[in-house]
Amino acid sequence: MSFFNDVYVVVKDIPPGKVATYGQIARLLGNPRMARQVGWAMAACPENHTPCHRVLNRFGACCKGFAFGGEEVQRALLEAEGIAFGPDGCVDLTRYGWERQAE
DNA sequence: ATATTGACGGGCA
DNA sequence: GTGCCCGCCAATA
Repeated sequence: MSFFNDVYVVVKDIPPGKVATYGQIARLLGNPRMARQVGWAMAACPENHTPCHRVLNRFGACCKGFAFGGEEVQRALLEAEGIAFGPDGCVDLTRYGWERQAE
């Protein structure tokens, strides 16, 4: 559970109003392909301190039904953060894409 | 105990 | 440019 824990740290480091992708987090961890495990980390999602709703796939969208409460809930939370959804249900990663501030 | 899958992404043909 | 295969670690069967 080592990198797993690291995933939580990175996810928790995501500032409000920003979104991060699995690949982005994976890259931060040092392995670009561990995106799957990032998703698994979210699956184990200690929702009390892990904003999994800010973690999306590279398309800027989440898998419907796999979220903590539903896509509608996730969408509502992201909109509450100030994030706008596109007509295709994707977040503008170009604008809301979280940049790693700590290297 | 071992094998496969699993919220994905990247690299190579 | 597009398509297919491989990889990472943990959990579940």
